[in-house]
Amino acid sequence: MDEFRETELKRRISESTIRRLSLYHRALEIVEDNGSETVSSKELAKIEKLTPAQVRKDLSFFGSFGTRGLGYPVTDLKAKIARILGIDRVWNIALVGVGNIGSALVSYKEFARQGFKIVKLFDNDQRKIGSNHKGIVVSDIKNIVSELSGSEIEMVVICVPGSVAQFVVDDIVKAGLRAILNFAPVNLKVPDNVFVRNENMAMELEYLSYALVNNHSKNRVK
Amino acid sequence: MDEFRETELKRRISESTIRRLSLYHRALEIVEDNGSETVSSKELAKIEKLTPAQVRKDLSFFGSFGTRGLGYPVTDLKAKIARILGIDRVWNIALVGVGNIGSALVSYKEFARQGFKIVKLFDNDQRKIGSNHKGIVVSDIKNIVSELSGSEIEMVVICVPGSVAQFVVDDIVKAGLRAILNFAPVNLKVPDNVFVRNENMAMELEYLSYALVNNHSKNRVK
DNA sequence: CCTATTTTGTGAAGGCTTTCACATAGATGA
DNA sequence: TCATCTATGTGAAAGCCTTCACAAAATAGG
Repeated sequence: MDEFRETELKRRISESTIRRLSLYHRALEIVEDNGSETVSSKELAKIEKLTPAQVRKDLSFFGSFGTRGLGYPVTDLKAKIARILGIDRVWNIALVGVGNIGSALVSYKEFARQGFKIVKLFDNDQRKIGSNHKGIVVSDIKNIVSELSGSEIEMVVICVPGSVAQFVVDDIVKAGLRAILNFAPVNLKVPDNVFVRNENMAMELEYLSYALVNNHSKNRVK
Repeated sequence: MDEFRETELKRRISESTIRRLSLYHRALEIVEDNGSETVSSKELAKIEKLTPAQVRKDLSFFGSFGTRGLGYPVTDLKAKIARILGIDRVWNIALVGVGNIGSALVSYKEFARQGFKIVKLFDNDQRKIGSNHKGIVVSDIKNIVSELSGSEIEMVVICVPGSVAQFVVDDIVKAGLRAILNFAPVNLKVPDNVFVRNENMAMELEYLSYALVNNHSKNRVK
């Protein structure tokens, strides 16, 4: 059986823990490039500015991966975290809205490097439909439900204006997809079994604005 | 005096509360467009999928803005939140790294709409230096310290590869700037009085990957 | 083989955030 | 003016997450 999969029986793992797993994975790539075979929770913590206890506690939710007195085996732990996160495979992704941000993401190497493959593009603009971006021909958004239904695509990135984002999402849900990365600045309504992550870049600048104006002295890198 | 500014004397306001203020501000724009003069915590909560108690508690950290039995005055509350966040003014911003993501952000309307104005561009690529993006001529990154020192620019957006991001940040700190929005997938080391926010788009896809693979049934929109 | 050292894994404590629940105060209508 | 209704503001409770602190396990060196 699969010892790392959460089941309904186990305690739900917090969102923060999962986000930190991504950080550990990234830190392990650095350590691996340095040629180390093992790494301690202290070293991992230092790279991502966290605490060693936090690292050990997070990992302990999924099993015992380390050796006392020695640390964690770098390559092995990296593979195990990849497995937990589900990034030990390729995910096929559709992107809707080939504007500024959308077309930048088509060429974004960090996605490709992690196995996130944008394989289909949609837009509603007749001038864009049929055009080619990095080898992908832009499809008419009218056909999105039929083109996504039963396809090999499991995630969608939304880069359309806020005013139409909900309509696009409704179609994605209709097509049976369950994972959405949303760049539109609106709160999307979806059924409980569909996952949405919001990327709100203006919000991050607003936080910086608040920090400067209120003159905080303690730096907080999320 | 300024009743909304946090001081060292008052309890530190949590990061989550500040991020939700951004959401309330956005929700108030919607309500304002609908023509309502007042809005209840219940309505605001519904728009952003939060709880009414959360909305009231967050606002209460900064004062009493509502009227019992009636709700909050829309335009007034929006202005007060803008004041708290420091977005009742224009922020001049420099952007470093005019690649895919960088040049997309130069044209990103959501920034401009919120008063975040990108006024200077830097790159290290000779082919890009001197070129024009939306009326801004790209400067040589070699001159970043002198060009930012004492300028009207107070925030920097970093869109360079992870391998050089730390060098860029060191220069920004040297120039005396204290607010950085970082798109590079590395943890940046900065002094305690400098604020960094990380925008890690691959991490959000990794979270979706985890959610799909582990078959969670409860949707969580951050 | 034994001692000193290192570092994990983890209950328990502490701290922070959210939710609850209700007194309070203003609005509304007769 | 009075009764009823609505929705805020907020202590207290509950819940969640992080940090502490230490036993346990393995290494390293003699």
